[in-house]
Amino acid sequence: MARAGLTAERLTRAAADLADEIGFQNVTVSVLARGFGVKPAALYSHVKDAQELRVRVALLALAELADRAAAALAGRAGKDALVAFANAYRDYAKEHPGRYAAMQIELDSEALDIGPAIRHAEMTRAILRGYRLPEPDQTDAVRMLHSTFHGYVSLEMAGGFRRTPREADASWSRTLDALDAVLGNWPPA
Amino acid sequence: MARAGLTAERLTRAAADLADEIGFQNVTVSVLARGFGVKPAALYSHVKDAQELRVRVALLALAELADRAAAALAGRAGKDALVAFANAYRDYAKEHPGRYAAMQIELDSEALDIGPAIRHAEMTRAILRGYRLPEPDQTDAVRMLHSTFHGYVSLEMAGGFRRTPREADASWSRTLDALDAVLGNWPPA
DNA sequence: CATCCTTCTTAAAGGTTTTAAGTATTTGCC
DNA sequence: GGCAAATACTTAAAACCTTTAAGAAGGATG
Repeated sequence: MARAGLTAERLTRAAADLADEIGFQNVTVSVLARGFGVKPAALYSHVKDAQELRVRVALLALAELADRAAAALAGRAGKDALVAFANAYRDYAKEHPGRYAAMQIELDSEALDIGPAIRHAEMTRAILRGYRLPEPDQTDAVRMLHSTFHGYVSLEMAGGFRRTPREADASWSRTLDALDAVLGNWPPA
Repeated sequence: MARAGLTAERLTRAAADLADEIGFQNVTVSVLARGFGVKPAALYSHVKDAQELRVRVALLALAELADRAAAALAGRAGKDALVAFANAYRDYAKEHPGRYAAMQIELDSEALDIGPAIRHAEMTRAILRGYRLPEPDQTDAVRMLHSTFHGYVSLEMAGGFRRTPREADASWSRTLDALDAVLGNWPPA
């Protein structure tokens, strides 16, 4: 019997793709193994346990999203940058719902400190450069932006906006207008 | 042998309490049954399956949160109302992380149309009354507010703000200032 | 008291994760 | 090329989980 050629990386990518198809919650060691035509136990030669697999998918997604956001941000400033970043964020989540869900798992401090999360924060700060906010307002604004993006996307994906006739796209666009407005006119403490 | 006196309601409350203690994901039919000193199969006389239990916990949490928010809102208007509502929301999530997590599950349209979710939207609109926004701006603003609250709370609970020294409370307060500012000065389309 | 409905238990099927031990394939070295 | 060592995968098994079906025991009701 030929070997399957498993690898932590290949497993991670397959798990991410599977998550986008069938939902992150439904990605189990068993179905992943089935997809490769191997027995579940085979995965344990490449990955410590199911949790490690989940964390790997989360980190993959964070890195991919960071790449997209960085590309979107290139050469833009001010509101242009804000909108480009926000759309990159939302579009990624819609294209990759499973990967996006993976990003929401509790990452322990070790995993968080590495790479992707930091890049994310740096880029959000880059957006704000055009608005010239001093610290600590900048930190507060970064948190507000991230919250709004994440909150909007996850409520939209959960179907929270489907009960009102207004298009989700329209409200998104206006929300970005509002964010731009308030960043340009940040209230004094 | 005396009976345990199970009920869908008692099971739901116990599941919610358990969720706050050990995490929503870890609430299983088995551990819930163990808590009542009965066999797992006994629960199926009161509840269709594990998913129904989860939905019940979600609806319980939505109703509780709506009660709190309504109480916080009573007699307030403008920024007072905004801050009171927002704090009720965030405090509830911090006190009841398991219940809050339950609220995030995908509720099918039937479950969503009933009660709690609608109350929630109505209350957010009540906050906005003081800001006198016309439609469709009002809908956009409702969505933005809800997104910001939910996004902030879930990022905070996931530990997303722990890497920056600034207190989460401080950024929260400033975020509410910013929301108040932008609601009072909503950008034209 | 006898009957009937409901609650709970027992039993069992089928799914999951994970570890341990064995087999087989590939790698690398002489 | 051939042999030994490392690694990939399978088999086997333990320990959970959910869920259904059938039976026993509890409590209410006539």
